[in-house]
Amino acid sequence: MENLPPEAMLEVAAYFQALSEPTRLKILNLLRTGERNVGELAQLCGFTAANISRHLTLLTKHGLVARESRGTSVYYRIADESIYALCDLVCGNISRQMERTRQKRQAFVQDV
Amino acid sequence: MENLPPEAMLEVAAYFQALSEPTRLKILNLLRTGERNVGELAQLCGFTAANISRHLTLLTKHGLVARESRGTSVYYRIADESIYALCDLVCGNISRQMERTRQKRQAFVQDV
DNA sequence: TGACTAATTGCGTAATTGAGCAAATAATAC
DNA sequence: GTATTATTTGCTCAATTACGCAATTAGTCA
Repeated sequence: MENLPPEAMLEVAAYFQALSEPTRLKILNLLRTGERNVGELAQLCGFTAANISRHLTLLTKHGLVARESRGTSVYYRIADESIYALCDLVCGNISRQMERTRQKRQAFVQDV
Repeated sequence: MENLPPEAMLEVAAYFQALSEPTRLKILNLLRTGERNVGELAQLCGFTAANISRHLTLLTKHGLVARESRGTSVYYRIADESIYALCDLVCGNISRQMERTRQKRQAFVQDV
């Protein structure tokens, strides 16, 4: 993304934004083990189906999940496995960050 | 992030949120070439220093940039190079996604 | 056809957030 | 000390967004 045009930057920001919501991360995490329909996801997340449906629409728009209508239900599954690599990277960054914070706190305490 | 506790999920979401803002991505991109102070970044982004300062505070809180006060200025630099790997991953996903969309559009046109 | 279930969409609300301006703080120079 | 410049913080405002409820749409079955 060295010299990304402004519109591309907006796309990247929107992609990150899709991943910046706890409920959506929960949904993605639930889909790790396989496809789920809207009602199941709503149940497991503890929100209304309407709400989850909206989240799924957004995730679909960004190509993160895929939609498949079967019978009266709609099943969603992960469309882009690489999001897990992304999340793992972030988890690594966060734990490093927490380690740094921990060390600073410890140094502070020793000073006192 | 297979079996992440809820608080960890919130952390991950917050991390992605830090990256979900065009201005913040712009800042990170500008810092690729080296450190910059707040005024410079404000100038280059076309926003007030106050606004950029807030963005930098947030990026610092998540360990993405590092702050160093020198003279009356405050210089910021990338603290976590891995964000570029992250962005590259996302760029790849987006281009694949755009390619899929392009193919669908083309298929649609051929049907007509 | 009508009844039933699942998903989506319209609408309103409360909370969050990015922005600018103005005031406060920090560091240097005189 | 005062003046000057850079950054940060308090405040307000407008826009966005996650949510629930209610209405609508879509698919199945009798």
